[in-house]
Amino acid sequence: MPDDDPNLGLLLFIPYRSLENRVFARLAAAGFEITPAQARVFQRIGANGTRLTDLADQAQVTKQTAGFLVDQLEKAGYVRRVPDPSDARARLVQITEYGARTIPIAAAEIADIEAEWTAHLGTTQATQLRRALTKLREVTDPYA
Amino acid sequence: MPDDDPNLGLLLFIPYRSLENRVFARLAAAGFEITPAQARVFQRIGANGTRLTDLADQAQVTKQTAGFLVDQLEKAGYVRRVPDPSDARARLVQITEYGARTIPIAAAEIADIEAEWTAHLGTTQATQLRRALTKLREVTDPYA
DNA sequence: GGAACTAGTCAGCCTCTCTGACCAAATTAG
DNA sequence: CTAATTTGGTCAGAGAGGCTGACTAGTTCC
Repeated sequence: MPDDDPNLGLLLFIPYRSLENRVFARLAAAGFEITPAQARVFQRIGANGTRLTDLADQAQVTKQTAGFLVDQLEKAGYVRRVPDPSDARARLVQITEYGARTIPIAAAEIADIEAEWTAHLGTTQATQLRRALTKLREVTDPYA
Repeated sequence: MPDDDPNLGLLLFIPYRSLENRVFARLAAAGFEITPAQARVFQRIGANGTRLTDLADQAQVTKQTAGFLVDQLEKAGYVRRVPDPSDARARLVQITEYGARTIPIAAAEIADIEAEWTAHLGTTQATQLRRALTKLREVTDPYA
């Protein structure tokens, strides 16, 4: 993957990393220590809880890895595991009240960043960017 | 970083990962085992070689980590270390003939992917995407 | 020519991720 | 309605990738 001039991979990665760094910095400043790997799982938890296996699939890691990350999130108090009423083997991972407090903080930082980016690009180009990325997802997201 | 509907971070990440996976798969199919971490360093090596410290800065890792990755690349034959004529403390990391063979392979896969994406988006939207990302780089790349 | 800086290595640690082996519950097949 | 298979999840072990801290050896700047 050596360098031409900027290939799309690098162009996508640069702003992604920038955004990610800022969101975690904001969470850390608010006293929430959470790692990128933990967040990738946390993000996928649905309103009523989600099974470990589903989290693993969606985050594209093995269920062992997902389990390991959920253990950490549980220890930190961000999530809990409850029995799945529809299947005695399974348990649902749910976000706790404490864990839910991270959501508006992260959302606020993302909103700030999007506002900055829109200011830099102009409304037209920002809209084009979002539209193009959304469409690109159709051919690049295994979970479209 | 929990879920709204698709925030820009996720939208950027999805195609990035897709591209990365495909490039490494293509390299692996051609017999070149190289990991993403190694590639992030390898990519930054300039035509006449680059110092370890510079590689570390650009890849945004510590020099210890960069050194570790260069060790692996060296063992695999992709790079060599030669003395830096301008500074006896330093050595230049250079791409070997063997390592250079990976470059057109990766470039070919990237070209294929860009062609596919352009086909999916249409030329207009693909151009808009590239232009917006390039401009976004101005405010998100510490190495602009 | 000594003080402060810079290039790189060594050692030790932690996080993330994987593979393989396994158990228990659920589902499907005969 | 049992037996085989599939599925949800855990345990154990290993390896990659990343960090901090401490150190050596050259370089640069007074």
